[in-house]
Amino acid sequence: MGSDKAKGHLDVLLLQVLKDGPAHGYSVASALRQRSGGMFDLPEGTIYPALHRLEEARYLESDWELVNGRRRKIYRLTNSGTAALVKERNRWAEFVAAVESVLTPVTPRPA
Amino acid sequence: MGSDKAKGHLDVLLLQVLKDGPAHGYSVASALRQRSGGMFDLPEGTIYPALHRLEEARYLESDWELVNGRRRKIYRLTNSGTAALVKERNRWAEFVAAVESVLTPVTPRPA
DNA sequence: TCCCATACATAGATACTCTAGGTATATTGA
DNA sequence: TCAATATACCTAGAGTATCTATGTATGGGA
Repeated sequence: MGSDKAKGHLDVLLLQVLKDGPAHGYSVASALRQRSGGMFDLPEGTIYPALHRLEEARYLESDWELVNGRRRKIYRLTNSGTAALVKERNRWAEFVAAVESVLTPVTPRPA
Repeated sequence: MGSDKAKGHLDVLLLQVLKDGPAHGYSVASALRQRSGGMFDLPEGTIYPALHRLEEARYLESDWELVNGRRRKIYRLTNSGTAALVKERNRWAEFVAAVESVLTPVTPRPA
């Protein structure tokens, strides 16, 4: 069983973290881990390709930085990325609502 | 982009529908479609293999029925399936909480 | 008679995330 | 000094879940 912790919602999570400020991949992973209370402890093999994909899609832009001899690739949200985030958040809300409506048994006959 | 509408949460949805009463595959699909407001309009190639898998896992049991010349495979939840449902619902709740905690920007300093 | 809804099934394709491997530098502590 | 750990990046291939496409068969309505 591969974990698949983000279950198809990785993009919203990444976009949201970057919305709160530019960051590099490693720190995005840390932020995600902390903010989710450890639930989203995603491996680098998940994070980096995802960031590449989002940059490819023009939702992110990046620049290389050199800090203490270590190179970092700083990502920031584009306008397009901000729009995508809004859309993805809406999709998330709709998804939750749909699942909840299935999980909540219909009251058969209100008194 | 394949839809992947249930995004890793298919099992809870199926178990919950069956929790509300025994049903056959086709009607489970209809119930899911109706109860989700059309969001979970899952193809048969998703529903049937999933039900087989859940039966294989002993979460479901089934019997064949013949109604108006049409055969139906009626599934019902086992005790084990009920327990799995509870567990899955908890996992769902935790998942939602984790995503929400990422999507909700931290209040920097409460007044 | 033809089409649509009902009702089941499965093989192979697709897509997303993970595993596992690789490179390299800085820091800590034994 | 040397090893281990944390930082920081990367990718190929594996695995898994769901979908696409296709097949069978019956009943009912136009």
